[in-house]
Amino acid sequence: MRLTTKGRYAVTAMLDLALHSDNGPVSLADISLRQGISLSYLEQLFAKLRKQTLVSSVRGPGGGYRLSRANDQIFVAQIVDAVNESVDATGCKGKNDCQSGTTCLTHHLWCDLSDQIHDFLSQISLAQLVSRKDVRLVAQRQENEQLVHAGEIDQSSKINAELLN
Amino acid sequence: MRLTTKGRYAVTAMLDLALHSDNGPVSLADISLRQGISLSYLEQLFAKLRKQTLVSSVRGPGGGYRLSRANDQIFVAQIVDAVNESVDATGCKGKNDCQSGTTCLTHHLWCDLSDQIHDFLSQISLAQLVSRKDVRLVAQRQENEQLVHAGEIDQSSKINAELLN
DNA sequence: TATTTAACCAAGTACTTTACTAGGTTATTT
DNA sequence: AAATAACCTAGTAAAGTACTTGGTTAAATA
Repeated sequence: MRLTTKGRYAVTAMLDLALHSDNGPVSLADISLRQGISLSYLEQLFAKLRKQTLVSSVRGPGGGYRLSRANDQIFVAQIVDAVNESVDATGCKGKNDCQSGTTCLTHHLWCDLSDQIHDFLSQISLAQLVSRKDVRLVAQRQENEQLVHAGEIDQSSKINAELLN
Repeated sequence: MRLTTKGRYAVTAMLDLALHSDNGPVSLADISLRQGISLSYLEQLFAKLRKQTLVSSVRGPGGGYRLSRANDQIFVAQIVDAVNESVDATGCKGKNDCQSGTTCLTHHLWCDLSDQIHDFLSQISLAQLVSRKDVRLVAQRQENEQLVHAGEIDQSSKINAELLN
């Protein structure tokens, strides 16, 4: 199966998007800062998410990304599928040619497992994640951290603004 | 999560072992031929399986490997765990330090998924796999192929034996 | 007792993927 | 016109996978 940091990053970024979609589009720079994912890597991931029409983009200043559907219509499995080729525990992508053209001994086992994982992740929407206590807690912490960082800049700029008067 | 060809190979090899354990220990050379896995790679995998006491070895001619427990006491999850470090969908191995020392937004989601996968694979024993129709079918095919290959040698050696009389 | 067998062991390597960097161009707002 | 942020391409260090090579050791067989 293909479920690595790549898929985790994609889901984390999409959840960040879902959490901050109140005030217009969210820039990848913001997500990068909050979630600690490199901006350029996010760009590559969002290119794939856009191709699968999970997000839509707005260019220019104040631009960024928006979910292309409602919270409860985007599921974790779709996000993971978008950035990896597939959520698939078999080595042959279900083609039954695992062992030099023929079915390998454990082919069906991995098919069953793939279904299991896919079913599980297909049932979890971004809306569900947004409403989870543990998610809200982490999101809160991240917003506080962001305020502290932004606060330092804001304070100095406020001071500068006062000095100018 | 860490569920790649490595784990698949290990489970396939262990299932082969379970299927052919009637007539004494099974050599890795046999498993290599039947399952199309390189002998040296199998040696590396079985070194780990032996460390986890899933198999025991018999050296010398006629030697090979045996399951160290009954069929129904060895589970797929144990095999996968033995060759990889862990069956773990989180990036931090459950240590909650996914995002530079702190918990990432989706940490709990991946914990849930890990549990899900582990539960699923913990319930499937080698005995269960051995009794599956699809497994028996593939095993039958592989044994036929082996007989064809061995048959060529056996036939010529039988002819040779007859000529000697 | 010599030979064969097969486990056991160590080092290295081609290949792939991941996560990221660098260095752009294009569209849109201010 | 300048700034912003999406969009795009190429390259790369690090890690893991699957495998090869070339041994050594223990046990059965001839």
